[in-house]
Amino acid sequence: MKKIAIIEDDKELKVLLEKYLNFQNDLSCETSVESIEEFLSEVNKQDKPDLIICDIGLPGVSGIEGIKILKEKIPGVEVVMLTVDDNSESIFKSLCNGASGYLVKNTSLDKIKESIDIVLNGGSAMSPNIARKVVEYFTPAKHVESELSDRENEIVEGLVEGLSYKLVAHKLDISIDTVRHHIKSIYRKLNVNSKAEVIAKSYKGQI
Amino acid sequence: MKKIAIIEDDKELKVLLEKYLNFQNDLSCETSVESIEEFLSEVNKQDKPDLIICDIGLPGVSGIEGIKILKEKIPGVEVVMLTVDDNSESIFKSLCNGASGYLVKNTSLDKIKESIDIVLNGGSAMSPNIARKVVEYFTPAKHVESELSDRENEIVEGLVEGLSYKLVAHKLDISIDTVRHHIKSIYRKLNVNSKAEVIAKSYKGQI
DNA sequence: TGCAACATCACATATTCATGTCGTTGTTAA
DNA sequence: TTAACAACGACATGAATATGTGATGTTGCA
Repeated sequence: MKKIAIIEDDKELKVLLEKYLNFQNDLSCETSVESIEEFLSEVNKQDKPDLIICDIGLPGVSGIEGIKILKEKIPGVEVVMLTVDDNSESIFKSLCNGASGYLVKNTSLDKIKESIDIVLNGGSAMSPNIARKVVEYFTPAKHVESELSDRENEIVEGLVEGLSYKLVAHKLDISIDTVRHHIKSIYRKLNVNSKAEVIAKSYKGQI
Repeated sequence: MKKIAIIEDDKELKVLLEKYLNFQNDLSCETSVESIEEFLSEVNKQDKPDLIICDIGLPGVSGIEGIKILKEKIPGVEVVMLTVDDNSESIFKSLCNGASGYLVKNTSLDKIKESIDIVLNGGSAMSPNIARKVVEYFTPAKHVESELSDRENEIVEGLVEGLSYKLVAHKLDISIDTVRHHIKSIYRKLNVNSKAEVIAKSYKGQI
């Protein structure tokens, strides 16, 4: 029997979820509150939950900030966001803070149950459109369609590895002056003027 | 009616999947081949598929490399990986190359169908343990107590922003020589010897 | 066929960076 | 109360970087 806690300021949803979860024969939900603050004042009175379902748009401390606090207070607890907020910033901040799941609020009750099971078994669960945004995080470059030539991209690769002009030249077996030449073109195209900016852009997926 | 193609060298699975998909009344599968190369020679003979289910461990061109080729050949096509390979490198390379889904091979047929529907509707689908690895990508193991001092970390921040020593000095309101001094310590502690490497390390979450 | 884009190399100059050695404070832990 | 360390600063030198001008050869496309 796993213990679930709910932090959700929409009272109707909170009660519905609580009842639904307690109806499951492998889950129990004793803690059901409306804010991070309330949760923290309640949490010592009873058993620590195994998993917390948490809204983002909460009064006081937001759900995103809350993740860090919750996981610090209860090491090893899993946190699944349940929210209407599907903008990329909220998604990524939640994941960075340690959320193991991210569901949008129109998710059906049995999909929520399925997601809870998945997360309790060491997996992660996301609503399809959330997963899409996460997946697309890995392919942002395609949008701008790197305007750099193949050779220029090879040069950038070298820079990103932290190589000096000389080493890039050696690696590509060209002269250092040619490296310089390409870098001038790269800087112009990317509108930057230092190695540092190129590396930053690259790591941010902007190349 | 959406068209699905299968690239899978396990003949048994290939045939099973093909039959199962053709059994669905909203899907059809006419293209079912055993390698990227074979797919490319077949693809012009019939209608372009809307979605391709692709293995990774293929003879010849690997599935990971294949994604780029497929998407170039058929702009807008969705690619879902179906593989036994669940190591992080394969996952991230696939996503970087443009895969919209990543399923492990023990996924049930109806879960595969569900994933196809999700992807065709603009979402993304991943097996739970794959999703976990993707989610964990965003929470790199807490940097083991950054051995850098607070001030040194501020300097690093400046470098990562692409600032010159002069600008870092101005920003922190200290002399450029002091910036130099700190950077010497930083390089020693991080065991590097250029701005580029510091920035790279920072972006890789190694600071 | 000729232009545009790419890749190659050279020379020059000013700035920035990497690194060393040498100091002064102030705080902290043995 | 030393010792260790953090933060601050100065001076100096050689290497690397940023940027400009200019030239030659290839390739793809209109």
